[in-house]
Amino acid sequence: MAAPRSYHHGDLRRAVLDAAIEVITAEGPGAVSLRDLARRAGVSHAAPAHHFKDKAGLLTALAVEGYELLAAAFGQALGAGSARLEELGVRYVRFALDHPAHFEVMFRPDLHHRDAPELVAAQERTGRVLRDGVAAMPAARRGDDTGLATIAAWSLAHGFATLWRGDNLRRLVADRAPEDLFRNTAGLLFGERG
Amino acid sequence: MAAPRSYHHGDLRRAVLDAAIEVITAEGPGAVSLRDLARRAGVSHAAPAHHFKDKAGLLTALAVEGYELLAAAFGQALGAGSARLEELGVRYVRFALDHPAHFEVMFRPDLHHRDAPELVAAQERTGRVLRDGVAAMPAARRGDDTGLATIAAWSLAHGFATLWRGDNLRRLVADRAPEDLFRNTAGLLFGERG
DNA sequence: CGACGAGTCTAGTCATTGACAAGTTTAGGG
DNA sequence: CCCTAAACTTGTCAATGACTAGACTCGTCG
Repeated sequence: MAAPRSYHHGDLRRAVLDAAIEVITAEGPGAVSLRDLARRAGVSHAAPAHHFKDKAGLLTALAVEGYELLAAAFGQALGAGSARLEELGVRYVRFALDHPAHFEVMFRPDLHHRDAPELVAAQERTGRVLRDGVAAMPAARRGDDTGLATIAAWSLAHGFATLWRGDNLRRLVADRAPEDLFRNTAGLLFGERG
Repeated sequence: MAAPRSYHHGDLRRAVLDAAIEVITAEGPGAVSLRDLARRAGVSHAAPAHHFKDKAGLLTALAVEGYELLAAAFGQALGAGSARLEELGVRYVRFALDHPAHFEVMFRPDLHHRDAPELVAAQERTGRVLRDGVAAMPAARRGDDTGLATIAAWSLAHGFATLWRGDNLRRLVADRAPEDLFRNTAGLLFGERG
């Protein structure tokens, strides 16, 4: 960082991505400017374009990274043998809160190149991981239609995470940690009884 | 439209809002430009600022309008005496699909002036309507904690709507109309049995 | 009836931005 | 050792958001 950069940065791609994550986390995707990111990385204003082509390209790369992180976090939970569907949801919520910038960009198709092959691949892979996770749950908890159960679980976790991040839930319930709150919410719907 | 405008537009505020809705529906909020909206309305590039102050101000106004539309749609469902919780969710999903621009902006705090009083008021009012709607349901369907049940229902509907709009659900299930699919999804979780 | 004042709109300007085009430097394989 | 491809720079252009100052117009009050 303090070292006077040679002509080549070394890992500009990562540096720009990290700077973007920082900006998005603080001010949202609208505040991202390629020129600003370049400044932060200490390179000229046109350098980032060489790695991402576009502003949309940069955000696409971020989304891809996000889908991969999510799949990893989820696969890890499955590997640990969590047999409870709620725990998978908790992982999802935690991902959204731990990686707000990625989460933000992932579900904002208007910000990236919708059909970049790496993006589509990452989305499909993650979708499969989610579905497999739900399928691995004891049948009693999910009915007989895995696709539908996946949609239910995903919708619940995704909606919760989104609304929480948007500050829409605070007014409905006394101060509580989001993960616990989600556990209760999911328990209400997926538990043995209503 | 064909009439040669006099100096005063008549209802520039509405014209700009409508143009914004059109643009956002087609290309997302990132594609909104005050100057473009001004052009579409046939006024000078600085005119819109007089009604909304800011770009963020414009989007804030849109969000407020969205919260009001949602509360109206929801209140209407309650007035019609829909006793089924799923139907309230269906209303929510339908709102998101019928008013994509509003829906988009409503839940994107980084795009508007988070604590504009009209916005906060609209959010609170809508939150109350949602909560009251859930509270009006037969107790068996929602457990004993209204706040938690509201969060559950809202999260499910919101997540479903968001994921559907983002095209994330298509891969999980055979082609189906979103409203029916949501009915099934909600039935899986809120129905008498799993 | 006429002036005036607030609200509405125009015209002009500035810094910033995304995208593009050309040129420069560097690293690493042949 | 060279030479090509990748990484980066410099320069430029149209578009944008925000701001300022001024012009028009309508309703109201004298």
